[in-house]
Amino acid sequence: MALDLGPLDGHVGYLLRRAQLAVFADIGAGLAAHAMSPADYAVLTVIDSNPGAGPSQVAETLGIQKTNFVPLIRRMEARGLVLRTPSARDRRSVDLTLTEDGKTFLATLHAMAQAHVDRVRDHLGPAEYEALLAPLQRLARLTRPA
Amino acid sequence: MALDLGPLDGHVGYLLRRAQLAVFADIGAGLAAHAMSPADYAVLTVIDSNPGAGPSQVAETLGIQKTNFVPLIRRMEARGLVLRTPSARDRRSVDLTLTEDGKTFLATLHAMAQAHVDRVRDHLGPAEYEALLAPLQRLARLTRPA
DNA sequence: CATTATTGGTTATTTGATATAACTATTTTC
DNA sequence: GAAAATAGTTATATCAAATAACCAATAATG
Repeated sequence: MALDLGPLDGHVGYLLRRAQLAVFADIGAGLAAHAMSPADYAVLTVIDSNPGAGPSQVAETLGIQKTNFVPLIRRMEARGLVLRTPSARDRRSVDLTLTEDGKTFLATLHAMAQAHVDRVRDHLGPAEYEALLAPLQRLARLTRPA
Repeated sequence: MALDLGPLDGHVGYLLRRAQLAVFADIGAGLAAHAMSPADYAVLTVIDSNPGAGPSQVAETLGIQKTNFVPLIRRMEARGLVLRTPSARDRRSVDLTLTEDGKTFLATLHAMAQAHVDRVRDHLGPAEYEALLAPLQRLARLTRPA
């Protein structure tokens, strides 16, 4: 049924896109069961690793535009997962931290995500999986977020 | 300036997304100079490799929904790159082929895309680049387009 | 130190990609 | 020959991401 992809099936860009969609379909479904998007999950993770950081820093780190970050972080706050407290140093700024609930919740998300990652590694085999990570990291670092 | 990504920076899904965005930013800019999207380019490529195939087949092959395929293929037709001729076998169906202009144009796009791919390979080095392709292909084939 | 430029956060709005529902004409299946 | 499936289409909804403009506070500068 499927046609020949032609030159496309050796094309890094195309393969990256398809691989990303396949992996996200898998992980995304698990996150969706907890009413979370991949972006939501990434934000919680970064806040957990950098407690007290501000919205701009978190957004820039993840390549999210700060203007699009606002509704996302407000959702997390409304769900009681994130605390937005006025910064002591800079009166313009806001310190982001996870609540206790946020930390607990994130732990279960990490466990779930790890299960999905394990499935990917099992599918590829450990060697190919390891061989995949290094080049991906190199490419990922090319991104120059605004 | 950038914060710690925490567990994220070893996460396949996250790395795939960032790597894909980085590569697409590069290739996408080149395509955009010709008023083409990555999807446009993919469609022309598949039609070139499968002359006479119908919209549904091409769309399914690329994981594009057939309903979203319509405006795309109409743009290509309007630009004189693609020919939509009524199918002989099935009166519901349409045969897609590239025009001569379409073939010429696609050749220049291929050349440009190859230059971008070369830059990616140079950035990673040949060994890592090769090591990247195989697992990506395996993952990409997981996609089960409607 | 007074003015200017920059930064952190925000709102409102637009664009673009993708998904859903519904319909017609034809072909296939039973 | 009736019912089900398929090819193509239209119209519409949804959702992520980009753009423009703004305020308050801080940093830079002359």
